[in-house]
Amino acid sequence: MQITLKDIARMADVAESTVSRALNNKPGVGEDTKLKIIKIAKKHNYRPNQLARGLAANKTNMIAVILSEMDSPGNIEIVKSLEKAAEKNGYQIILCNTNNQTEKEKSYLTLLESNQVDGAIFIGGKLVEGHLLRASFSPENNIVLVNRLAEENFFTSVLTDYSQGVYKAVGHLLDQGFENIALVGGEDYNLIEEEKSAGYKAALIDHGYQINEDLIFSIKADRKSGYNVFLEIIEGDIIPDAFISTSELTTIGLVEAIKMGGYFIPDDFAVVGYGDNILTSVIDPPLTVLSEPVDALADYSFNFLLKLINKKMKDQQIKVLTPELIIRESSISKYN
Amino acid sequence: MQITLKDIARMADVAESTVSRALNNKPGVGEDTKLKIIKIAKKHNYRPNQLARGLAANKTNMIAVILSEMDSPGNIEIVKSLEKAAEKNGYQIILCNTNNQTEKEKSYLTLLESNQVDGAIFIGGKLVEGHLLRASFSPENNIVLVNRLAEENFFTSVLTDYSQGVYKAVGHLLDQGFENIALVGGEDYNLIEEEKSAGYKAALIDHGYQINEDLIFSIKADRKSGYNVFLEIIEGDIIPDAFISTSELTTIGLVEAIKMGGYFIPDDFAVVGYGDNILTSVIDPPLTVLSEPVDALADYSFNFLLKLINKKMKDQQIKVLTPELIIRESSISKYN
DNA sequence: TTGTAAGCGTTATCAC
DNA sequence: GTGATAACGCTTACAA
Repeated sequence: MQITLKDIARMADVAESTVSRALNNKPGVGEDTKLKIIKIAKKHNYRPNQLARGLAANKTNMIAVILSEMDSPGNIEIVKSLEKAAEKNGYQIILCNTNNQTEKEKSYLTLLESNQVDGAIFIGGKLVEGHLLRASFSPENNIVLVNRLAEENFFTSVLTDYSQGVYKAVGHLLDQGFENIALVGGEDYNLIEEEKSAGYKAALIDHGYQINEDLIFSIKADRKSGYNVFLEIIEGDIIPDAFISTSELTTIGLVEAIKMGGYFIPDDFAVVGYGDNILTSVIDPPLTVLSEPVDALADYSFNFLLKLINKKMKDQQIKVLTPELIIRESSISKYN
Repeated sequence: MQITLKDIARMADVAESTVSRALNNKPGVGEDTKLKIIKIAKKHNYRPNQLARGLAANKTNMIAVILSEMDSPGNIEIVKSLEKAAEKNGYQIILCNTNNQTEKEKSYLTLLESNQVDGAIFIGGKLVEGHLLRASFSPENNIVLVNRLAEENFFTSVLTDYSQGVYKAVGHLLDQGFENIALVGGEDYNLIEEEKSAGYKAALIDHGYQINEDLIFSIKADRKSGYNVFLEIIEGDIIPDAFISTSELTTIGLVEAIKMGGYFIPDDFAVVGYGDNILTSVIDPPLTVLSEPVDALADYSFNFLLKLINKKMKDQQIKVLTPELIIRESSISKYN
C-alpha cells in the first residue's frame, strides 16, 4: 500500500486537515508544523492520490487533447505547443487519438463527463455530431474546438481560415502564369472543404477567370488517395498545370505520383501543398505550402479553455487565424 | 451538477448498491430491477464518476503510454498499435509526451504513483534513472519498458535488438562491395548506442575487416545533427563509401546533406537508414532501412502490462525482437 | 434479490 | 493555528 495523508498525519501527530493545508501551501498552519509535515512527507515519498483529490476538490488539473489524426505533423506540432502552455499553467495534458472514429471520440468524451479532466481541446475531425453537441450543453464540460466546425457554432473555437489560404495560393499560381489550377481537397464531411473550394472559386473569379468544376477533386485525406487522384487526373479531359493540395498527406502522395509519372515539378506541374513540416520539406523539390499558424492555434485554444475552466469566459469566442503561404521552388514558373 | 448514482437510486427507488451492481453487470440483481435501472440511467445520460470509481475500486482501466519522442513516426506507429490492443481489452490509453525531459517524465510518473492509471508503458528514452527505478520498487506500479534500457534490468521490457540490426546492415553493405562503412548513431546516454556499435564491430570482424573508430559517429538524434555530421565527415581524413544511420531523424538530415553536397545515393554514398515510415519512403532514392517490428513491440508490451496488472506475471520478462532489413535502392551498388 | 454501511484518500467547513 | 467531521461518488462486504 502506498502512504496516505492519514499516515502522515499520524506520524506528525496532527490532524489530516493540517497535513492537507501544509502540503497545499494553504494559510492557517504554523511555519514549524508545516516544515515538520513537509519533511515527513518527503521522507516517505508521499504522493497524494489524485483520484481522491479530484473527487474532493472537483478539479484535476488535467486536460484532454483529443486528436483526430496522429499522422499529421501539423497536429503533432499543435500538441507540442499546447504542452508548453499547459506546463506553464500547472496543467497536465493527456492525449487521446481518435483516428477520426466517432466511437473513440465518444469514449474519450467520457473523460470529460466523468470529471477525469477539467476540460478538453478537440483538434480537427469531422463535423461536430450529436454526442459532442450534447456534451457541450453541460456547462461543466469545458470544450474548445480547433480546426473543427459545427453546423451551429455553439463552441468556443479556434480556426484556420482555409478559404483565405486557398485564395492566396490561387493568386500566387496565377501570378506565376499557371492558368489551369486543380484543387485537391478532402472529402466533404466537415464543411472545411466547402471553405476551401469557396476560396478557390473566389480567387479565380476575382482574377477574372472562369471556374471549371472538373478541376475540383474531393478525396480521402491520405497519401494513397493523393497518389491515385493524379493518375486519374492525367487520364482526364482537361489537364491542369498546377495543383493545390490541401492536406498534408495527400500532398505527399500527389507529389510522388507526379514524379513517378516522369513529370517534373514545377515545369510540368506546379504544386502548392499543405503544412510546413518535415515531410513537405524533405520532398524534392522544396514545396510551396500553406502553413498553419500552429503556435497561435495552440495558444488561443489553451487560453480559451483556461477561461472556460475558470468561468472567466463571458461570451462565446471564435478566433480565426490565417495560414501563411510559404513560397518555394515547386510553384515558381520557369517562364517568369 | 451531473447526475450521480445516488440520484439514479432515488429515482429507481432502490439502494445505491443495487444500482452499482446493475450498471456494472454484476450478479445479484433481479432482471426486472436491472432493466429498470439501466433504463433510467440511459434516460438521464448517467456517466459514472471515474474518479470515485477508481478511488473505491482501486482500478481505473486506464494506462499511460509515456513517449520519449513524438516526432518519431516509429513511436507513433507503436502507439497506434497499442491503442488497438487496449481497446480490445477494455482499457483506455492516455498518451504522455516527455520530449526526453526527465522532469516531464517524473511528472507523468505521478499518474502511476497517484493511482490515476493502472500501469504505464514507457517508449524509448534515456537510460533509466533513479525516479523510475524507485517507482519500480513498488509492486503497485506496473511498468513496462519498450526500447529502453536500465543498468540493472529490473524491468519487464520489450526491446529491439539494435546490435543484430546493425550487424545485418553491415553485412549487406559489405556484400554490395562497400568497404568503408560509417556508423552514425545517437549520443550514448542510453546504452542502446553501445549495442549498435557492438553490432557494427562484430559484423566487420566476422567478415574479416578492421575496425576504424573514426568511422563511428555519435550525434544528437535530430535532423540537423544528421545534416551537419555529413559536412564534418567529408572534411575528414577518411571518407566512407556507405552510411548506416540508426535514428529516424538523423537519417533524413544525412540524406539531405549528401544530396545538397551534389553527391548521389548510392553511387557516391550508400545509405542504410532507420525506420520504415513515410519519411524514409518519401525520400529520393528509396531508402534501405532497418525496420522496427512495431506491432510486435506493441503486442508484447501491452500483454506484459496486462499480466502485471492482473498479477499474472510470475517472473520478470524480457522480450527481444529483431529488426528487419528492408533493402531498397539506396544501398545497392551499381557495380554489382 | 436487495439494503445497510463502511471505506477509498482527499478537501473544506466548521468549531475551538 | 489546529482538529473534528462531513462530503465527494462510487464499490463491496455483510446483513437482511
